[in-house]
Amino acid sequence: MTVTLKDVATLAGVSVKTVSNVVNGYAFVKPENRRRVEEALAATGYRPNVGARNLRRGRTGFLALMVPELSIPYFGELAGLVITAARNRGWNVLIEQTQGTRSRERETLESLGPHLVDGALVHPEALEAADFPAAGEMPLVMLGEHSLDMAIDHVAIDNVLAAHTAVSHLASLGRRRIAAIGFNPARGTSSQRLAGYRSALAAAGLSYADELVAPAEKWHRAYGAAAMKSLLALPSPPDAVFCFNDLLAIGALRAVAERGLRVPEDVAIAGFDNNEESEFSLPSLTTIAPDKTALAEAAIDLVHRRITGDKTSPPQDIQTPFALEIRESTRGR
Amino acid sequence: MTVTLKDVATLAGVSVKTVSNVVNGYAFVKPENRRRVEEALAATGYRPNVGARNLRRGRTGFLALMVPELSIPYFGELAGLVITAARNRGWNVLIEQTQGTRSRERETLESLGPHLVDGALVHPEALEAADFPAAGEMPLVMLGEHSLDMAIDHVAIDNVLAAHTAVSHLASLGRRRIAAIGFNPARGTSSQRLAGYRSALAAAGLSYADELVAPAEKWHRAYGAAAMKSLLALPSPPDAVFCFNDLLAIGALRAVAERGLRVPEDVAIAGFDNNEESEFSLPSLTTIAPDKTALAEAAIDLVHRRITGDKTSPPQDIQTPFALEIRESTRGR
DNA sequence: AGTACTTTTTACATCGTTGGAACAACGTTG
DNA sequence: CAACGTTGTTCCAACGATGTAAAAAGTACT
Repeated sequence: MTVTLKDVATLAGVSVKTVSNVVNGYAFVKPENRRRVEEALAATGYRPNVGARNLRRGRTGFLALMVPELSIPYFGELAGLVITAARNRGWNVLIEQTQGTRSRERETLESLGPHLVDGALVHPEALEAADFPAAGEMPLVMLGEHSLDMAIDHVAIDNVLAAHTAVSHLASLGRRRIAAIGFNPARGTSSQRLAGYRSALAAAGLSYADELVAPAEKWHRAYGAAAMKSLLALPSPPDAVFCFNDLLAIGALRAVAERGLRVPEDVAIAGFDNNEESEFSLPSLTTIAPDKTALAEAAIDLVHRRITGDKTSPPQDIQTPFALEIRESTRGR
Repeated sequence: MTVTLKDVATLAGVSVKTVSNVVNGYAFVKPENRRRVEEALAATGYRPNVGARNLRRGRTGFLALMVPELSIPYFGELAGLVITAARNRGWNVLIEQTQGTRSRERETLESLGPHLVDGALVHPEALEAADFPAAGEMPLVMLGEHSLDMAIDHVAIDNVLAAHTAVSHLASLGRRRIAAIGFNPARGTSSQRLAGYRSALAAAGLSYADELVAPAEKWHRAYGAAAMKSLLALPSPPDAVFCFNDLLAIGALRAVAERGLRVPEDVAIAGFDNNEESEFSLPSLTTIAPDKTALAEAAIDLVHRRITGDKTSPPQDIQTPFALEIRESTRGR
């Protein structure tokens, strides 16, 4: 059924190794033999057995990508880009979903041995530094901001600056009571975005108020709606809201509409992530747009370099670009 | 570095094969030895080398999932479910993205040999029957409706009936000029949904008009908006629209709003797929909700059975359930 | 022709695992 | 106690590929 090197060798009348040499582009093969082998390769339709090759080479040819859930638009988009970037470098990607729980994240990290993948890109949600396996086991690249102080390669946008940028934009519109939705002490990213929020308030001469920071257990639409609802119930509700991601913002849009208020006239709303959906929501959503392609490519590039050689140089911290995308939810029509 | 069976065997003082027997749950191992081996396994933290095992067993342990793009919500959600269902049966999933183009789809099918994966779930967009490789090469399960008349295992909801259900719902609201958005001769699913649309019109005593069927090159939001715009420009515009998927419907919502009209008062809109986003759009979207979990599990189950034995029974055609989810875009608030 | 060198090909071991045969130990039975 | 079936273990080959070293073939020079 399956064609192996041996079959090709028999057909071409040379040894198995010579065929292997041709396949791998080894220089010293007599033109005559090369031609015969290539003909045999074409005739049989030979495809290398990836498993066997990697067994021999001590590689698996796979990278893991650990994310909370593919059904979350940001991760669906990111995973698609990572797969493409990996493919371009000859890697296959295995996706592991953790639902964003610390226990599943830890289990996943443990189960990822060098026997299964050569390296991993992890986008943790709730992991603590202590959960990380003994360093040096396997190349690991962290994706997305986190508050862990660890010696691990890392690729992300500057979350503090990005949050600052979004909130400054709200302030520049003349809004005075700017709320935040999405605080969650268990999530690393949360404290970064909160810090940017606070620094922007300060820079605009606005005072910080605890009551304007609404927590969210999960960064999903329903939680954004619930948080917005409670903010609107305050004695003096906010006139602008910075949501820690677009899903929360989409939920917030709905809560505002259900209350019979208008965006941005009564409440301006800004999000974070620039999901495709946010360009078409009603109103469309002002948001921080990370360069996801750059993120995916930088991460793949980094893990690739670690796997193929560079084991020693110090952990890198790469910042990829972002932009503030101003749309109807703050600008109006 | 990596622990192999040999290391465990040395530590336990038995042969490699005995360790292998313990790992694989072979019955006849002396309790004493079993205990020693298990201790050694625990002490070393042994993990089987999947590649080597599969090389020996003649399997790869991988399934391929071919979809257009992970960034499309429906496929992100579906892929997440497929990965979970596969994981539960001990399979790993490799995702291949085709961008929905026929050439990439064909290339992908060709590159998927038994050397790389043991089976594949394919969700074609533009493939023709002629593009399929000689049957019997490798277990293949088709996902989603298509108009190909082929002897291949297939899992999907009844698209004709589902479209019929959605359009009947629109008719039951008293709408008389019901349009459709998304026709595309190159897409298999398109003709199924059009058929359901037509049969529902007929059942409601409404006449079919070509001008009310708007084509869409891609089933993305922007194309839905463009199509809706052209429908609204008709001398007598529709009072309801059935969109062939939710993304088109989201685009349509925006076009209606930009025209200054209301949904559902002026135009009722229904979609198809029940993306998570559709529950929170403004207004929320009435849509056909396929049971995606059932779809993923049925597909994995089927390909699993084909791989492990059942090569002979005739191709199956499994229909998974769906429901009509009635929301604000037709019902109103 | 003999030597030294380079180019090309081959045989063999090996990666980590499992299937099968061979072998050893054991208790039963006639 | 010899013959036997059962249980438990080990040895060896194999999955398909590649690295190594050695053999073979070719070239150039004394």
